[in-house]
Amino acid sequence: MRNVTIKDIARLSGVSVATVSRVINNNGRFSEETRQKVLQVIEETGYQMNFSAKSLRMNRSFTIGILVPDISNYFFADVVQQIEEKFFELGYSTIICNTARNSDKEQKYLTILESKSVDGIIVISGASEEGIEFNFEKTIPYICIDRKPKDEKNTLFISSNHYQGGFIATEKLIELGSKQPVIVLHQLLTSSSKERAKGFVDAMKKNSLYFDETVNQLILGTEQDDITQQVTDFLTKHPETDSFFTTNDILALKILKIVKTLGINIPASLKVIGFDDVPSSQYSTPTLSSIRQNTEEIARVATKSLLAFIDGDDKQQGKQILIPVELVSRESIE
Amino acid sequence: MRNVTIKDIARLSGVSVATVSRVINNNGRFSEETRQKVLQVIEETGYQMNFSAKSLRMNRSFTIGILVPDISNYFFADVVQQIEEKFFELGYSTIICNTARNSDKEQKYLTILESKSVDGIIVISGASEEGIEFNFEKTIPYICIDRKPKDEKNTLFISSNHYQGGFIATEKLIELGSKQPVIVLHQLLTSSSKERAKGFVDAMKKNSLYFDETVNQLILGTEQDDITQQVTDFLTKHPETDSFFTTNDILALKILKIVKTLGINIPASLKVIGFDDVPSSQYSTPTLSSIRQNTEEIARVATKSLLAFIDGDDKQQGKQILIPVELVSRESIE
DNA sequence: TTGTATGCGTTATCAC
DNA sequence: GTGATAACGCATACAA
Repeated sequence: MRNVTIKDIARLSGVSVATVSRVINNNGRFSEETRQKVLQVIEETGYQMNFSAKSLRMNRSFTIGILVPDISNYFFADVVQQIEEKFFELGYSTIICNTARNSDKEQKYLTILESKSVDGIIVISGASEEGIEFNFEKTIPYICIDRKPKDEKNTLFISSNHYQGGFIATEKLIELGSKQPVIVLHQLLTSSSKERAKGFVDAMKKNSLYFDETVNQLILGTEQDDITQQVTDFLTKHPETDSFFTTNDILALKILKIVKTLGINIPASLKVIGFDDVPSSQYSTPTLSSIRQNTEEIARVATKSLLAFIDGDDKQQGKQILIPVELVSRESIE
Repeated sequence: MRNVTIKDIARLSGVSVATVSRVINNNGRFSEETRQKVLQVIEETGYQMNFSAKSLRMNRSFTIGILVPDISNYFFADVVQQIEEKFFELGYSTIICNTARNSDKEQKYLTILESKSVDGIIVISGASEEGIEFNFEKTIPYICIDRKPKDEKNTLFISSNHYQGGFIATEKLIELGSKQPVIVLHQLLTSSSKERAKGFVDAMKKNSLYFDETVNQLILGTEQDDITQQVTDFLTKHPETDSFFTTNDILALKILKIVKTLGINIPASLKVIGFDDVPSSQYSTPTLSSIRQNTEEIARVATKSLLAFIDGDDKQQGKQILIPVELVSRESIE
């Protein structure tokens, strides 16, 4: 059986399509009587609106696109889920675009999203490493999470306060007695990591500790399997190291394992704090302390702002919103 | 500036809209000359097809819907990502519907997906616990992953071979010397867990071990914080227990922690195998052995089958496809 | 090989 | 308060 359309509803309820449309969208005037009748027929027939037609006509799709580098990353998945939830409640569905950190794919997706007349786009983090430009200057409103947009004037930049995260983590380590904290980072830094590092340095400074690039910083090379060697070497060279702040949890978890094999006691001789609070942090031995991003708040602000953009509000454009983070204290420092 | 349409292309290249459409879709006949011309104009103008119009006309949206209970669950995220990737390559985009295990939301999403004329739907696992029916008997092709459909005839059921997983895990434990293996499960069982348990029992039987409900099985109550007590009690009551097979990794990771505090050595005195191979398994101490589902293959089969359905092939309908799993051996048994 | 004309299901602008 | 009807952008049956 063919799908029932507004035309059928009109015929069956003895009114015109125009009236049916008015009733459905509660827009314009009609008598209570016809409203009842139309609604009843709709109920009976199981009529469902055709989104394609509506989108074509209105040039709106009630759909938003979310560009995300890697949906199987816990932090991203969490944010996406919360955004999806909020938009769903408002009658929007979301097209999730997993760019796999591939800027080609990202560009293709942007084209598709435009083709599909999405009403807005949320860009989470970068496709590839930092520095890639976001070649999207069309008319669709978009907001950026954790990625500095190339042209900040057209959009809004939402991000966790990574600086604060680095700062409070480091202060905590110092407060717990660390005299020689070390920040562990990857060679190529995202802008988030840079902020985290800045927080680290400033916290040292504020607590009258001198930041020495050689002593207080461990920069890891790209090769994965080399980490054990690099960490071991570093600790041999700098045995006074008494705490690590890593720019992400995976690094911290690996270090936890390495340090254990070296017979160093955590947290007694060495304290560790990571970043992101991934689920694995709860299952390591010792459990890992970490900086947790407030995904709920990020999602809330992102949703609210994008909706404002869609409604033509451009007051927030060009702004940057920083969401506070919090320290989750576990065995690795307790 | 208004969006450029095929009408504009037609005008600019001096042909009719019909011809433009033919060229774009490479469908019907046209001279090489006009092809060149049209393509050039398209290039110059940056023309982008309007999906809404195309969908309306063709009654297809080149979009598929994925119903998933919880996108922040690693296994689901992994499957979704792989499905998305494969469909993207074929020119489809995917609407991800996070049902949050809420059957109301699931039903609403199904309505929306139908409204949007999606070409197919992939349903991953159940909205809520097992037993909920899938009230979707419209014409849209759909396939089920890890969820037994109510009406099996209209669809295809793809699932990991959970039975095999339980079986090989148990055989491994026995092969490594376990005389009294114990399966750990939650009170309310999903059909997957039931299969895993069946594999456990059969593996014992095959290896001439008698399965005693009291001795070889630990059923956990619903309260989270009670687990420590329950596991401790069980081990006190059954000190001969020399291995655990848990129906999921989270359970296994918790048990790892509990057992360690009891001073029992893993794997020397007690071996543990989990299920799912979540990322945390690599960071626990000891690292956790687990059964890994082949998400890549699940995604591959799901994509292929759904496309076949969409193309009207119904040979596979009513069938069930089991994807083999594999044992990942780590410190908890080595 | 190409063009004309029609309709997909809606909303919105008129007129009544 | 209601009804005709014209778009929206595209694919296609039918003519030429």
